[in-house]
Amino acid sequence: MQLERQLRKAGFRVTRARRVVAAALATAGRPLSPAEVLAAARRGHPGLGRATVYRTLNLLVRVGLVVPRPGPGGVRYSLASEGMHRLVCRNCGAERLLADCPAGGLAEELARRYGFQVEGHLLEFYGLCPDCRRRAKP
Amino acid sequence: MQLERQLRKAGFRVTRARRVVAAALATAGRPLSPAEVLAAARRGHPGLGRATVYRTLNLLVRVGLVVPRPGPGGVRYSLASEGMHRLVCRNCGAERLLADCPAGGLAEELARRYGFQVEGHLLEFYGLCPDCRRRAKP
DNA sequence: AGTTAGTTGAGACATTGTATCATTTAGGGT
DNA sequence: ACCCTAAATGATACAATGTCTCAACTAACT
Repeated sequence: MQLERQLRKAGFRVTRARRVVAAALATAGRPLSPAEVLAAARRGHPGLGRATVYRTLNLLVRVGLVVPRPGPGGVRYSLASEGMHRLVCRNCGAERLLADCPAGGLAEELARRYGFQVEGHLLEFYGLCPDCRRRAKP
Repeated sequence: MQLERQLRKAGFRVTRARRVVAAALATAGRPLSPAEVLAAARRGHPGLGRATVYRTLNLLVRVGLVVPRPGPGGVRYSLASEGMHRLVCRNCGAERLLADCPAGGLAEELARRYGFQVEGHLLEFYGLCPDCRRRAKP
């Protein structure tokens, strides 16, 4: 399992809380706010604490498994493996996933140039969705 | 001025608070947290209120002038015109700006395909900076 | 199974963001 | 230049969000 490897490699333990938080993000299939993660994760672990969710989300970000994303109404988290290419409406926050991306091949180039170990990327286009566009017309 | 046009076009007023907040972001040259914006903006407008900063940042995002960016320690805001291509370390949050980008030409394609009016984009590569990379070695 | 350091949950606390409302102000009309 | 009005502001109270501490628990090594 991805989660287990990533945690172990970085010297962290694989705990129930961490498994259940990762699972919540995986099954949701969309970015979740910390509060939503807590609610979802409690279905598989009723006693889960709020502080632990925050701690775990931060940890999963550091470990590279999860990516934080801003939006109207606060930050949301999603698995780093899904939906890294999207259109997002700056007005209403609507999102639309893109199939794929023209930036894939740059990883080695960047590693060479900056000594950065690139593991993933996020490509977002900002603008207005069809609805907001129409509404903003006049 | 960019600010004035963008606000007027969307039917909002151009006020002292808005000017001073935008100026704070412009002169900072790096993403600022709301608290930092407040502090910076108060230099040019001592009586500025906290609530107004939040209101203004959200407004400038909706209007497309400012972009929110998550990171260790909360969301930060920067002008949409600067630094939209970067390397960011998932561990310590260090950033490195990139000169330019391979995704520029996609705007029309996306407009055609999805009816989206693309105004800008964000391309971020995630991974480990040289320092964190070394430290994570063992 | 025993040991121990990493992790957790509860709750207090601090910080950050929002709603309300009286007062001020931008900016169009006259 | 001066009104007029709706939009915007600042203060305050409030709600939500995130952090810290610490005793209890547990993953994982032996």
